[in-house]
Amino acid sequence: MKGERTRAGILDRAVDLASLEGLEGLTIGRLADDLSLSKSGLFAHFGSKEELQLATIESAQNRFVEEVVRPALASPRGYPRLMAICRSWLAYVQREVFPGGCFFAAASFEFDGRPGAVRDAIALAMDAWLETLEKAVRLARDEGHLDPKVDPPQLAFELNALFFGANFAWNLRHDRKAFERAERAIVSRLDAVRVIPSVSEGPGGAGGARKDATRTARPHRSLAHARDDVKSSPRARRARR
Amino acid sequence: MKGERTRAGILDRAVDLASLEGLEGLTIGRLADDLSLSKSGLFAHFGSKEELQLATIESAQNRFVEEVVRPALASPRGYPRLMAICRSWLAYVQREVFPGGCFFAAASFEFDGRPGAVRDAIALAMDAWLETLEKAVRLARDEGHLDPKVDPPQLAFELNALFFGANFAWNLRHDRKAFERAERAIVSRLDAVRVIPSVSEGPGGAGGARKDATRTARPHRSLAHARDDVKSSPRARRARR
DNA sequence: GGCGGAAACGAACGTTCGTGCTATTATTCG
DNA sequence: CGAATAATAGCACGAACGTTCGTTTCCGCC
Repeated sequence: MKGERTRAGILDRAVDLASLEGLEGLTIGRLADDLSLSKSGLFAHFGSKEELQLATIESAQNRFVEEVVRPALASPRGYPRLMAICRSWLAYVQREVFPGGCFFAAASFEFDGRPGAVRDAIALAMDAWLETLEKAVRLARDEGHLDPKVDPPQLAFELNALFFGANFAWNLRHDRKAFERAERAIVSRLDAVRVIPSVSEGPGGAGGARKDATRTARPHRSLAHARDDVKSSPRARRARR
Repeated sequence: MKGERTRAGILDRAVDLASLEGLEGLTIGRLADDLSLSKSGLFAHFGSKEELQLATIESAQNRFVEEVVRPALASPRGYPRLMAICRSWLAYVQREVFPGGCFFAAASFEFDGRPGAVRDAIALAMDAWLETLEKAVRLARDEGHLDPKVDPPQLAFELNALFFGANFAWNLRHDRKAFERAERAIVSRLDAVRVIPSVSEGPGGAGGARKDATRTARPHRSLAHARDDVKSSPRARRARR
């Protein structure tokens, strides 16, 4: 159907707009003008503003998964993938996948004070994201790359907090050091619980965590290079008005 | 003058409302109804919505300083004061000094995408707050309580990020572990750079950082007790509708 | 106790909000 | 190609938005 394509186009723009003006600031008239549609024609696709907001959240989530989570899943599970997710997140804000910074950070702080379906949807999306983070941590731990005593929800909480901090420093304060600050914090936090497998071990014992594993710091690739790794997607280019 | 008192009352309520609905969601009609004032009567105090928003930010900042910063300044400078500030911040969200969570976190994420005087005012307020944090870190370092290699802006960035993370987890996700998670992260981050003065040193050398100072972890009071320390202010009690 | 100015009010302005209808195009398909 | 269906436009609605203006009420002071 053609309607599907139109709807997708509407949501694409809605996501961008909402990341700038907020989900409540997103207005049907403004959105319609922006796309050279009539208010009523656009409206017919959703039936209510709340439905539009919910669809916008879903669309944003798809974009987020596509741009942040999926690419990182290419990395081998364990520490590399966890690191890849962190890199991916910082790069995602940096190349402005959403023109107004992280859509979900903004939405979270916008709707944390009011009840309703929209807020629930945002909370659900954030739960999914934190679950992804947690899983990456758990995997890294169970793979023996992190200290077995590591607490996945706790670490996910801290990483997510640092993401928010970077998003804040970058978008509000235009702090050019935002990303390297976040990078430093992440790397040193992870290094503190990292386990480097001892060389004296045979290749057979690659299963769970080992108590006798030596833990050391070692040089790592700088996150600064992540910028070059991730090609600017067509979406990201278009989004930079 | 009577006008002054009215204006203060308006702003008091405006701050509460804005922390829930956002600074843009804050509406003159709603605010007037809430206070049993006429729209025009209320409006006359400010002359424009933007002026109202700016005044609201200023009022929120006063409340913040009074409830978070000032009490912490009672602690002796250095590590204790730095810790007191962190405690104070977490307690401030916990006892709902603003009913919708941290006013400035919400405002930061709401306005980080649009230009204008309001955004500038928020950025200025956040700069002041981060400066306060930085200063506390610097003081602790120069007092010899923290590793001299500690980077104040970096540490302030990380602490602030953890505050945001706690605010998020508490307000959006109703995560009861939000504060203990933030506490754990803060304490362990600070412990990692903490310096415990060696007992073998005379009382005269209390100046700068010492290279030979022993750095250890030691038991510390749990942040959980902070709740009992800070008496619930009249404001905080009233704010809980 | 009355006077003057500050403070609050009530009504209305023009816009824009979200949301219904009805009509008119486009698109799909037999 | 024409009929059926989907998609969009046009128009109108009541409510709420920020703002203006003229009037009325209240407070403080000589």
